[in-house]
Parts: sequence; structure tokens; C-alpha cells
Amino acid sequence: MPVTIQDVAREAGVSVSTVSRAFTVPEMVRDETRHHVLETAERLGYRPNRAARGLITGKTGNLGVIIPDLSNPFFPSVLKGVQARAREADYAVFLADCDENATEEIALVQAMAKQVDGVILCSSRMSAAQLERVVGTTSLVFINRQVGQQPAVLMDAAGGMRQAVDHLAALGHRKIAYLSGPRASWSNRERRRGLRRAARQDLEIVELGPFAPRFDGGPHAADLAIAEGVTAIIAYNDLMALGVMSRLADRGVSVPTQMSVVGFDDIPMAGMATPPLTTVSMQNERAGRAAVDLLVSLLTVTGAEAGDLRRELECQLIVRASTAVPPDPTGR
Amino acid sequence: MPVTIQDVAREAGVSVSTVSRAFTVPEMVRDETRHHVLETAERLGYRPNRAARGLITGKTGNLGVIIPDLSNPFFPSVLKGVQARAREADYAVFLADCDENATEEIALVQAMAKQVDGVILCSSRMSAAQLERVVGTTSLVFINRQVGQQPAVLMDAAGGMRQAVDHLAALGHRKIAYLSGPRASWSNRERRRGLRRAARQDLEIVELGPFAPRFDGGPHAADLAIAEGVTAIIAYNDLMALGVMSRLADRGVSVPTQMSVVGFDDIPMAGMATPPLTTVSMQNERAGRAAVDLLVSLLTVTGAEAGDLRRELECQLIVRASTAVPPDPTGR
DNA sequence: TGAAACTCTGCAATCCTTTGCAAAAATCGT
DNA sequence: ACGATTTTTGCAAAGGATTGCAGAGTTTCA
Repeated sequence: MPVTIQDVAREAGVSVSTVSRAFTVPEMVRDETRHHVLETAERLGYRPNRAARGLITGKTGNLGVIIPDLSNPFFPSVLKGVQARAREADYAVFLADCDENATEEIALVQAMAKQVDGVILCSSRMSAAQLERVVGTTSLVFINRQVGQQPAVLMDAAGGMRQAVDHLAALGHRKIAYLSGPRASWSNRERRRGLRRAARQDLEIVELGPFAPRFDGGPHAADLAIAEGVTAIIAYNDLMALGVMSRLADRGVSVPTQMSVVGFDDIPMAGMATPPLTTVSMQNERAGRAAVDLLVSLLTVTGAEAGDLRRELECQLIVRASTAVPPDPTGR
Repeated sequence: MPVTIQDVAREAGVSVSTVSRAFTVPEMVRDETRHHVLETAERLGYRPNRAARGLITGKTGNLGVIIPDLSNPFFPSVLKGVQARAREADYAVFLADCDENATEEIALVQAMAKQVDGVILCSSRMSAAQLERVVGTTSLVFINRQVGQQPAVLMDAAGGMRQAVDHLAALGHRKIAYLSGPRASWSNRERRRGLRRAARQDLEIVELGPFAPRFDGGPHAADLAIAEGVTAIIAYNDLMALGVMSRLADRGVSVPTQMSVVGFDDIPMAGMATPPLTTVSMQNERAGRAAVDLLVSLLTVTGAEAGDLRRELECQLIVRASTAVPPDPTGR
């Protein structure tokens, strides 16, 4: 049923080699012949079988992406970037969701290895030791995780954190809470690092947590923050920030009048919240695109692969309506 | 570098056929031999090359999913279901985002066709005529779209609409607005159909739109609804409903005290909004799983494929905090 | 002990393309 | 018009796995 290269060859009255070449090395076949072949192929609806091609060339034209959890809106947005760029580069993409499970993640990399030219590991949940095991299995590009000299696209979370802190300080906040994400999370460590670096003389920063990096983690975190008497909250991520805002609303604490809230990630939802959430954008889609670019160049450059295998994306504070000057402590 | 079946055969001191059989028809090889083979394979880290296998068996072990837009949170959630079920059934999944573009969608189906055993078309944007062209290219399963006798998992949107209307009527609303989605959308037609069927004597329903089925579509829609003097709004989808709520908040109309709002889809965001959005859940993840089930059975049953190639999922109204009794018209 | 009946294993063809090498065809210079 | 080049084309092997068929090995039974 499916039309093969043989069919085209027979129909066009040439050998399969010629048909093959008409597609892969067009300049090697006479114009007249090539047109004829291409036209017959078109007419028959022939499309080369990538698997068969891959068998011999060793390249599949596919790439894989592994993400921790599709239901965290952060990931679909970087996925969107990966997707778009991959298509432009004529790659198909395999997607896998490892359900926040490192073991599963390893298995997925290994399962994919044979079918792809490389895989993009997004916010990998693997431990350093586990990563050892998969490095080398196939070409890897990391997003949001630095591991040795592996190619990676990183977000300057520390810089983003500084922007957030500066923003709040400028508004006049003097006591700020950071609601921490999972201890084991690389991103969380990065953000805390940025936080400590951004701290200044006139600022008191209290670190709470860890909390679940989801909406449900927010309410509990909010209560603790209120108890600490801070006037502003920086959450590990937007999901949590949204949970915080929801709890604050329930408790009658108005945002941003009585409490300022800042998130991280700039998930689409952030701008739709009430009030729209001030957050640190990681340029998710661009990160996805950059990862594909990195992978593709990794795959095509033969020798001197010493190019910049690392791309660092700026973070950007998006000021929306969840932050404002703190309530006047004198009660005026 | 990659270990092939030959390597295993050599190492185990048997022929490739035996290794192959040890994996695919274990009962055909003597226990002792099989153990030995499997063990050597394990030790060498052998994993069969699916592409090569596919070449001969005609099955790839892959399936494709095409969705209109990853940034609409509805799709990641069904994708999550597809993903999960696919892995259970030992299928890998190709993902493609067609950017709401029907032409692109066709191209994607055709590009995928050779590499997958079947594809799942989620809320396809293709016209009936365009669909003609792809049906037959490969095994197809539709989600959220009925096309001829093609296998599909449908959501009973009409039923969901009835629930929404009944809910509002029961609360005492008498004038309700439906904010329509894109005219060409199959889902929108279904929802309108349900709406008309659910209409009753004592209810005035005004249909507005069409609006962009996104957050940005909401504000404009909200203004029109307010002008119509309705007490409740049913939006084409949650995204739009969120946009409506945001606008209402800006205009000082409080939800649900002065205006009730109902959405469609139950995207994760819905429960996190303030107030949490009452919405019609489509059981997104289950839909994704069901689609895979359908596809797999379509692929495995040989002859009597006359099984139920259609799965209809119930919709379910999730009552949250965006709906309440209408303001008392007498002003009491 | 030997023929019959199985159970296991190996050979070789096959799936669809690509590609090195050699044959055929076209082009060129004189 | 003819040999020397250069361009085009075709043959056949290869890539990793599956599978029909037949040979080898084992068991059964008389």
C-alpha cells in the first residue's frame, strides 16, 4: 500500500539509486531526470521512509524531549518552543513525561536513545550520579540544569532573583519572605543562591519551606509568611505564588495593598490571575528553541565541537499588579 | 558503538535468529538458551533497534499526536493522558503542534504517517474536505471531533451544556449569555447545539460572539454581556471565562455576587482562579487515554474491527465559586 | 536399537534506503 | 571523428532486525 522508492523508480523508468539521489544529492543527477523523478514521486505521493534511511545513515531526523510533568504549565511553554524550532529544522519530536520520577526518566532516555539523534532533558530530576549513567547514551542537551560540561541552556535565575529583590526593595519593602521549593531541586538552589547574593544591609529576608512547588503548596506557605510579618513574598514558582494569592484572598489580605507577591516562570496563567502576577520570566519558549539549536549544531558540527555549548538566557522581571508599595507601618 | 543483535549473538555463541526469538517469541527457544541470551543482552546493554524492526514488521511502535496549540492548557492535559497510556502500552509518542493551522496539520499527518502506526488528531482544525485527504493515510483516531464513521473519542458537550444551564436556572438565573467561540469550530457548534436543546420556557438565552477562544477574547465579551443585562455568562471555554472574570473585576462587577460565570474544559487554571471557576469538565486526561486505547485496539484487532470505535465521555459540571444566586432584581 | 515425532536452532531472504564503485553516456578538444 | 574527460546512472552491499524453511538434536515408543 505505501509507495516505496522502488515504485517511483519503476514508474519513472530509472533505478532506485537515481531516485534516492534526486532527493538527497540533487546536484548529482541531470536536471531533466531529476524533474521527471521528482514529479513522478509527487504524483505517486512518495515520501521516503525515514526509518529505513536512518538505518543506513545513522541519523533518524528525530529528537526527544523529556519533561517532568505536563501539568505544570511551565513545561508546555518550553515544549512549544522546542516543537516549533524542531519543525523548522525538519526534525520530528518524541515527547515523554516522566511524572517527576528520576528512575522513569533514565528509562525514557534509554528507550529513546535508538530512535533519536539526541534528547533534550528539561529540568531533569535525576541526581548527579544518575546523570552519569545516561550521559553518553546519546547526545544530550539540558535545559535548566547544569551538569559538568554538558551542553545546556540555562536561565540566569540568580539575576532574575536580584531583579525581584531590587524591585521590592525599591518599592520600600524591608522584610521579604522566600518560599522555597523542593530542597533537591537544582532550580531552587539556583534561586536561593541568587537570593543570598541579592540580599542587602537594609533588607531582612526570611526563608520558608520547603513547600510543594504546586498550587497546593501555596496556602500553607502563605500562612507561614503572614505569621512572619513580611510585607512581600517571593515564591519558588508561579504555581505556588498563585496558591499564595488564593490563600491571601481567603484570609482577607489584599494583594498588593497589604502584601506583595512575586512568582517565577511567567506561566501563561500568571498574566490572567487577579491581580495579574508580577513574576520573573524565564523566556520559556526561547529556551526551548535554544535547546534545539544547540542540539542541532551539536549534531552537525563534526570536529571542533568546542563551540559555545552553553546558552545562558536572561531572566526578566515582568511587573504586573501583584506588587506595590508596602502598607505604611506607622498606620498613617 | 551501539550494541546490535549481532554483538549479542556472537557474545552468547548463538545465531542472531535465536537472539531475536529470545525476545519476540520466547516460548520458541529452550529455557536454558533463552536465559543465557537474555542475560548476555542485559549485560551488553542491548536494546533492539525499533526502526529496523519496524522495517520488517511494518509496525513502528510509535504513535503520533497532533494538537492545535500547546499554549492552550486544555491540550497538555489530554496530552498527559495520551502520554501515560501510550507508555503503558509500550508505544512512544510523536508530538506535533500545528499552531491552529489546518494546512500545517495535513502536512504533519503526512510527515508522521511513515513513522507511526497511527495518529491521534486532537480537536482537528481541518475542514471536512481536508479531512478526506488524510483519512486513509494512516490509522486515525479523533478526539473531540466527529467525522464520518472514523474512530473517535467524543465528549458529550451538549450534556455538559445542559448541566451548566440547569445549574444556573436552579440558582434562579433567567437571562443568560453564551459567549460563542469560533464559528468554524466543531466544538463550538456542539456546545451551541447543547445550549439550544437545554433552553427552556422560563429562560432567556442571548448568544454573543464569536470571540477569540482565548483569554484576550474575554474582556470584549464581558462588556457585551454586561450591556445585555444578563446575570450569568457561559463562556465557550475556560480561557475566555478567565478573561471575562478579569474584565469584570476591572469594571467592579463582583463574581459571583453580581454575575455568575461558567467555563468549559476545566483546565488546571480554572480551580486556581479567584474565585475558582465553575466549569464543565471534559475529563481531558481520560480522553487522552481513551484515544490511545482506541488506537491500540484498532491496530491489534485484525478482522472484525467493528468494535465500538467510538467512545463518548460524560461531561461533568464542576461547581466552584464563580456561580451563585443572581442579585435580587427587586433590590431588596 | 531404530524409526517417528517433536523441539530448537541456523541459514538466508526481506523490509526500504543510501552510497562506493564501476559502467555508460555525454561533453570536449583537436 | 576519436580519444580523453567529466558527468550521469546503475549494481550491489550494507544497515539491524524478523521469519519461513530446513537441518540438527532430542525424546518417545515399539
